[in-house]
Amino acid sequence: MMELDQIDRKILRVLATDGRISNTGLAEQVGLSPSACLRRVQELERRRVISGYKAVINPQAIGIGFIAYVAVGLSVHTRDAQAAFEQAMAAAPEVRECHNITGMVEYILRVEVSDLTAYKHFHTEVLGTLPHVSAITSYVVMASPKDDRA
Amino acid sequence: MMELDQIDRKILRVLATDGRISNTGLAEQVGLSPSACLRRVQELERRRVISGYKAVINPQAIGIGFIAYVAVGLSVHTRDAQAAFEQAMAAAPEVRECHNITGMVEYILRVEVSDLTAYKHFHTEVLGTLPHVSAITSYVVMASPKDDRA
DNA sequence: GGTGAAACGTAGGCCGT
DNA sequence: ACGGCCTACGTTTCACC
Repeated sequence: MMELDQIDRKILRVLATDGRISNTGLAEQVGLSPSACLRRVQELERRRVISGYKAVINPQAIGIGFIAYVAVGLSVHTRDAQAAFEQAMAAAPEVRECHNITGMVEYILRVEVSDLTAYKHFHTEVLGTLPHVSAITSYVVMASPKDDRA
Repeated sequence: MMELDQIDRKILRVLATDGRISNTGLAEQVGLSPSACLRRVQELERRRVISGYKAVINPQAIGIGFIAYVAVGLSVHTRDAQAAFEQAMAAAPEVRECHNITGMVEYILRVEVSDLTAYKHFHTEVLGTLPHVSAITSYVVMASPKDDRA
């Protein structure tokens, strides 16, 4: 994996903040001509240093009123049991993130739903019906004083 | 807050996936003329339904080799103690997310650093030196089978 | 919401270092 | 290998219908 120089880092910093800036604006900010800048951006995309661009959507505006982190433990630790759980998480739209972690439980999820009723449904009908799920602990998000990945 | 119609939702769905699609391409996908589409996007931005655009950066490419979720408990629950902790998290570049949660501890953090050595430094020199921090539990991310917010 | 036109940005060939 | 210049082409943006 080729090294990134200072200009590449600055390009990433700017695009991480404003992913829709025009190439000419970006070129100006990093001190390159538009064509040189574009070639760097394209190379960063080709190398998957930049893997995509996303609009940041305000969750409240689309009816998300309940967010929780959920620690999930499995009672069986085979590859198959983990794969089945991960497939179920991939298929659940309420699950925005599923991380396999070290510690007393295997997974931490980020779940986003409209309200507590929808969360109860997810908790009992989705998580509760999966095989080998042995522990579910919910941590309801009251506020996010910092969320750089939003 | 004005309602979003089906076209607005489709615009959001497309932009959440490809934040750098051209307005003409977006207009085509949602079945509007470019000008009508642009007016809707601008209105969504003005209303902060769309709060920004970001490039998705591959953490490994920028030297992030250690990611952890960290549960933090405070021994004092005053407004001032919480505000001080939240300010320290806002100032720490390793902390990408800080959520105030219900449950046995007050906060859950997402921390991204280069390696275990850098994490140890963060753990002892940053978290360890803050007042009123009474419990720190680290959950190291081994894999993220799903991460829609990446 | 659509049309049209001017201003602006993109993308790639070409040349210099 | 990398940056700058040029230019044809595509896109954005806005007054107007």
